[in-house]
Amino acid sequence: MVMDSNGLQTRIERMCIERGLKMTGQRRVIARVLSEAHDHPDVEELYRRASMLDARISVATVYRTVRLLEENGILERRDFGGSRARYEATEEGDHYHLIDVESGQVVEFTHAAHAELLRRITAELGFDLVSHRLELFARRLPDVPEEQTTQVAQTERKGRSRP
Amino acid sequence: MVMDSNGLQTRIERMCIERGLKMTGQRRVIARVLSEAHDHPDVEELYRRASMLDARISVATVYRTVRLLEENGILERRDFGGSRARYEATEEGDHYHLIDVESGQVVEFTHAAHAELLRRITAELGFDLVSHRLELFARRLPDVPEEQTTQVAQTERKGRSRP
DNA sequence: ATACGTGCAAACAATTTGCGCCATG
DNA sequence: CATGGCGCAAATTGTTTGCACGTAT
Repeated sequence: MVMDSNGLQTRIERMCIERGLKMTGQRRVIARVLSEAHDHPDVEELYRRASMLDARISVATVYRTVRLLEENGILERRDFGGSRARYEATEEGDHYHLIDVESGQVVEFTHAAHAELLRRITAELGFDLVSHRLELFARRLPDVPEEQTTQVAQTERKGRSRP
Repeated sequence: MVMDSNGLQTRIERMCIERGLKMTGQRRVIARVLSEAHDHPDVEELYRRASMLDARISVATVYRTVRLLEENGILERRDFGGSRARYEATEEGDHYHLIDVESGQVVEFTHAAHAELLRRITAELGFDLVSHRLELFARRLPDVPEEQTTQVAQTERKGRSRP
């Protein structure tokens, strides 16, 4: 399954080096876990995955690393309604999340017009948009014929949720 | 809005009764605090305000009440980036929040076109929109030449608590 | 060499809960 | 007058931190 890990730098590791972050063994492992994650894991899950690659990593280090990466713009923290923060690698181009209220599955999507609209609204309120957050909570429709209008990228789900 | 505080029921208290919730003294007090609040207080702040009206209320009760009200659709929980949850009475008509990243001030606004856009996007993804969350984090512009294009309803306020 | 990262456990902060007592419907 | 709420403090949960030691640059 996982193949591209034999010595090659992950994208995130590369970004760390670019920013002059000290690359320790545990950071390399966490970077790899994050690069290979195409979902939105929370710290506990990251810890679990990292531990499988190297058992001598502590949760504290995961917390510290995740914070460091976030401060350096490499990671982004998300809140999908559960009690813990979830993370995903920073990508180019805004994308949003739609959370299936039934399964917890997260669907990513982009929508340029929307981003533009937000910028306009913000300006009209007399502000300059720094960042924004948008989450849609929705229920899957029984059946819908595809109608390519919006580009969609799917992501796996994880964990529980609890309002 | 605020109707009265002498002997009249507040809007929230009325909603509680409608839903058959037992009205205790503390719930009445909390309902009143919430009805009179036009900002987005967190539990600690609600507790502070409630305590001024009736000193024998405990934080635990505020937490319990706030949860109860949220479960009954009377209150909505918000997350504006701080560490604690903030609350506001459920209103008709979606409105959004813009948080001034410098002062923490919250500006509310509505934008029908935006709500409609979200519904369309959701449908295109094969879902039915249940609810959504949007927060803009922005910085105030030095100078604002007015030019009304979007209908904007401001309901700003924010409170660094300090009696 | 030396500043910085790490593990561990204790410390924290926000929120929840168990348990007798009390009030509401 | 029975059920459900309340206060209090102890318990949980997610996250942070102090300290002594280890390691990347």
